[in-house]
Formats: sequence, structure tokens, C-alpha cells
Amino acid sequence: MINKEEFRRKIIISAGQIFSRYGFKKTTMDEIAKALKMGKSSIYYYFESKENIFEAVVLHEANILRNELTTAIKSVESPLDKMKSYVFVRMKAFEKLSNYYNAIFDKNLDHFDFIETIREKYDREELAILRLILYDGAKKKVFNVTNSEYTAMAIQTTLKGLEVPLFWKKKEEHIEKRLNAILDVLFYGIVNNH
Amino acid sequence: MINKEEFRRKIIISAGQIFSRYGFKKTTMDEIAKALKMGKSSIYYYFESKENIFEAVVLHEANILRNELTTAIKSVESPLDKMKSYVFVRMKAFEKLSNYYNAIFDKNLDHFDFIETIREKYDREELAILRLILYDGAKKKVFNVTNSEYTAMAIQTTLKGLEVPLFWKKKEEHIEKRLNAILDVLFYGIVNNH
DNA sequence: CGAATTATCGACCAATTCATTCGAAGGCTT
DNA sequence: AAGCCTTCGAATGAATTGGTCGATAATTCG
Repeated sequence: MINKEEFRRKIIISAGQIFSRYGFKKTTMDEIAKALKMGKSSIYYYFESKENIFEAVVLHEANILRNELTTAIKSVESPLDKMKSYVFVRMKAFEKLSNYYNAIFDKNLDHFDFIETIREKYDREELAILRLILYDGAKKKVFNVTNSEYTAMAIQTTLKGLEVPLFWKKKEEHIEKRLNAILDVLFYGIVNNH
Repeated sequence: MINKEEFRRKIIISAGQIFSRYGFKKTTMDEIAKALKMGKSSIYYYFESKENIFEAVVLHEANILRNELTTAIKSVESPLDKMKSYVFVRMKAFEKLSNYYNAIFDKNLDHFDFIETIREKYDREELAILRLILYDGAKKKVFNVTNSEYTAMAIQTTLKGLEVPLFWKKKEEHIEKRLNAILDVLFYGIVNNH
């Protein structure tokens, strides 16, 4: 009812929850359908395939993350706080993302080349944001960086390193504590402690 | 190597992690084998079947919970604190247990009759513990209960109600807060506020 | 050593699962 | 009632999966 696009959105939300919990492979169309209280075949009226839904979900998730990040840096003033909250929010998001990875790594990751596309675009955006924060911070003498472009890349690489699911495996550890520790390490070499 | 029983234990631990994450159905023998870095068929040297492993895992998990609960009530003195920490630890354990449920509920739960056996024994034990704490608390005028047997059953029923996975579905909510709220409600009618 | 026992593995199988298709049909608008 | 939009049950063919079996290392023991 209502609107086709509206319903597609509903499917994305619902399927997204299941995907994020069980990953691509372990999520069945039956489950997605059941969660939506509809017949399995009905879903094919809105999406071509399971992969198609997955793509929409990942895209949607990426947008959410982007919004979270932009609001995170908007809500604070100083470059240091901007950088802190950006890195913090992004790292926390990996907990969610790692669940997607978990099942994708299973096999033919190359099949999901749309992820590569999203990632590239996303990486460029992120680099620009980081560079900007660093540049501003350097100007205000909060950061001790001479080449913001270069340092931004270094930070991004660090963040990327945290993306591997391995990092999130041990659920027992308190994630917050770990993130804070990394934040400390990351800033120790950046902040200008005059 | 080492010992057959030792290795069975290794399998139980390793498989337990996967089961608790994905549930019975979504966990494959290949995954269990891979996690143990061994061939799938080798596992059948230690266990008869997948169900068999699952049974051992649940049994193991039940023992862990029992230990946690007994140490929880041993570590405090007053009946009120005993009751608080017992209920709290038990409720937190359900988060883990709900994952097992999640996949069992799928279909033929009746096939896992060993769970029924564990449960019954476990329930009896729990009832005895609760009754004891209540009785002691009543004697010390901390609790306002006349029939500890009866009240223990009421508390156990309340706890059981929380076991349904439905309760844990919405991951966003802060579980701790919710548990504390329930604890409050639970005690409001019990504690003797003279 | 060499025989017996213990432990591991790859190849295979039958049963099941799963994504996807398709035609029928319900329901809504005009 | 005609034409669309939407839903669904049944069917299907390919892939997955729990479990088996015989071969064969690896280890123990006389």
C-alpha cells in the first residue's frame, strides 16, 4: 500500500537488521519475508534479488554513518573535539559494519563490487573532512601538523586498520575503553602540548 | 593429542562461541571444524552428531551460569544484596541464552528434549536458592514475605517471563537500565520499608 | 622394529535448503 | 468490467550440509 518506494524502504530497514546480525550468507529470503509478514515471492516485486537488497542496505547504512559523522563534528567547536568525536563515532560504527564483513568474507567478496564503489567514494569524502579538521587545527595551533593532507592519510590508514573484524572478535572486552585508549595513542603524537 | 576428553572440551568451547552467536541451525559443522583448524570428519571422532555437540555446549553453559550465580550470592552478605545480585546475574545471562533460543525456536524444539531435562533440574535448584534467601531475609526482617516457598515461585516466574527472546530483540535499548528498572519493580513489593 | 590402536582427512552421498520463477488471483482504480 | 498493482503458493534446479567410509598418518606398546 501507500507507496512502492516507501515499502522498499521498509524492506531495507527490516532486512538490514537481519543482515547486520547474521551477515549476507546466513540471512535467508524466508527470514526477511517473515520479518515483514509477507510471502517470500512478494519481495521480488520490490527487489530483483537478495544481493540487490543487500546493496540497498549497505548503501543505506553508509548514508546513516555519513550523517552521524557530519553531525558529530558539527556539534562541537574546537578542532581537537571535532577530531575526537569524528574518530570515536567512526570507530564505534565499525562494530556494526564488522557484522556485515563477517559473512561477506566467507567467499566471493569480489562479487560485491558495489561495496568497492561505495568505499572509494566514502574514503575520498573522509579524507577531505580529516584534512580540513587538521588544517584548521594547525592554523589555530592546536595540532602540530605541517602537511594536513599527509597526516589525514595516516589517520585514515589507522582507522582502516581497525576495520578488520579480528579487532572486534573478543566481545568480552569493553569496547569503549579500547576505543578511548586508541584515541589517546592517536592524539599523543598530534596534539600540541606547548 | 593430550587427551580425548581435553579435546572434547576444546570443541565445546569453540563450538559454543559459534552456537551462541548464530544459533543451532545457522551453525554449520564446517564452521566448527574450521574454527578448530581440523577436518569436518575429524569432529565426528569426538562427537556423534551436531546435536550432540550442542547438547554438550548447553550443558557446559548451564554449569557456567550456575557457578556465576553461586559466587554472586556468596560475595555479598545481606539477603537483599544476595537477592539483588542473584536476579541481576541471572537476567544478564539471558542475553547470552537468548541467542541459543533464537535458533532453536526455529522449528522442532521438541527434538531437543535434553534441554527440558536440564531446565527442570535447574529450576528446582533455583527455587531452593531463592526460597533460602527469602526465608533468611524474612527472619532478619529485611523481606516482607510470609510464605517464602510461594514468593520464590513468583519471582522465578517473573524471571522466566524475561527469558523470551522478544524481550531482548531491541538491541538499541540499554539493557542495564532495563534490568535495574525491573529489579526495582520486583523489590518494591518485597522489601520491608518500615 | 612392527603390530595395534588412535586420530585425521578427503571424497562422497542423500537429504534438505534456498534463491528465484511463474502463473493465478485478490484487490483497487477508473 | 477492464486494467493495473500487489500478493502468494507451488515448483524448481542448484547449492549446501550433516553425516559416512575407507585410506592413511601418527602414536603407543609389546
